[in-house]
Amino acid sequence: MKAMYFDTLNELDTEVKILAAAKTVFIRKGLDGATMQEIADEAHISRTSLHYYFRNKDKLFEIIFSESLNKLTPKFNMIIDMPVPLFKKIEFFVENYLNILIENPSLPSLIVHELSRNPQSIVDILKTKGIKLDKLMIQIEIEKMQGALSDFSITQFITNIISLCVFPFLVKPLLDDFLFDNDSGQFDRFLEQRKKIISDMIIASIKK
Amino acid sequence: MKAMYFDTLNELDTEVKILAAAKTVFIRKGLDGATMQEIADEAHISRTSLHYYFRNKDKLFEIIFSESLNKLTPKFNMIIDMPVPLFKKIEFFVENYLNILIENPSLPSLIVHELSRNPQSIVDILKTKGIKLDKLMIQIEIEKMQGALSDFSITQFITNIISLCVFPFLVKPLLDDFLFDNDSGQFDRFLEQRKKIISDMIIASIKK
DNA sequence: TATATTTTTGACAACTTTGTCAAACACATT
DNA sequence: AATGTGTTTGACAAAGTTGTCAAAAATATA
Repeated sequence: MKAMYFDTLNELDTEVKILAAAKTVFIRKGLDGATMQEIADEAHISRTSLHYYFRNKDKLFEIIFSESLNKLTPKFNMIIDMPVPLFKKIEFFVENYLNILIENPSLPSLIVHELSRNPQSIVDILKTKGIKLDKLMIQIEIEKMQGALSDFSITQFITNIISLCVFPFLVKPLLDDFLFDNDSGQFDRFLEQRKKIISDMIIASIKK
Repeated sequence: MKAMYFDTLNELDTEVKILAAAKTVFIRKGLDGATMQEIADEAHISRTSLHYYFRNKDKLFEIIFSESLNKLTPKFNMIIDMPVPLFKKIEFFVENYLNILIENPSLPSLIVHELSRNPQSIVDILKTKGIKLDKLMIQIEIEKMQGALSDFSITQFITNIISLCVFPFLVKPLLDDFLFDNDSGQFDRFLEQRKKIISDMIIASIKK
């Protein structure tokens, strides 16, 4: 059994401390750029201790990555499952998706980076999480037949909505510098504005 | 002076061969993941030769990266400088930008990856290339006053157009698997369709 | 206090990667 | 053929990274 510590406010559980440190470093350097030493330093423990908790770098990365994805997919499915018309669902989705991303702003970079390093691993992980795209497609087909929607391409539609939500997080440093004069508050306000802008654009693009 | 070779069709100039190989490897593995050995293998030369042509890995990367960006910025400025109304300019931009990306489909991944590894380097490089965003903003202000445009946010507008063009390239493996049934031709057709879809969406979002 | 269990660490060996050197090689000119 | 220039290579040393081990330290239990 684990030894019991009298945790002070700074002395978090070591595993948690490691996971936080590793996430920071992996986002900063990518899987290849990060070293176990740097992660250990970031967590203020010895590298040997790090190995004691997580056998090796790949394992550690996989855990962090999978854990991060778990924040996304359940919410996706929850929204898809809601019994509301598509337009309403779009508003919900954009609002919620952006909120998740605001809380995990470096998640997109992590995913995109790993995607170019090892596409199949991401595809596999996502498949086990099982996003119910089919269900969404069926709803769209039904509403199309009912006459509220134009005959748009579902593929383009999905790509559009994700693009508009995610992309700003991928290029935040560029936006900060070229559009926001390096004023950190501006990005947040920009995202708040963006919720309505994205919904409006998407809905306009599929309305009959 | 360089020795003259009787180039056969396969025997390209070594420097060119190296740059192509390095680009391939850097895109596959990122700067950190790539090794000089792997690049040398990809170019079918010895690692020592590789060092002879390009002193070290960082230098090599910088050259490739800068060269890649050079494909983008001149065209951006050319389009900004065209004496046509904004709507027309948008169509031109989307068409041209997507064409450049189609020819350099892994450029976005390279940029985004480097952006999270070392944001300032990208910002600096882009600043030396000098994209004339100001000029575009002025045109928009003028057309707004003339009454053809709604009072939209220029920042959101720029983000939208870039997001919609670039994002699909960043997640191509996901699209291929989840939307295109791993049929490689579908992505290309998808992008052709997309040219008009993006223009239409953007224009609709700023029209009065 | 004595004992058992968990956690942490320093030291080590194996391996990879990098960058340099001097020597070998290929080709062109004389 | 001899010389010179540019190119390629094998061998090397230096540095960094990884993962393991046995021993020490910290903590819990008897």
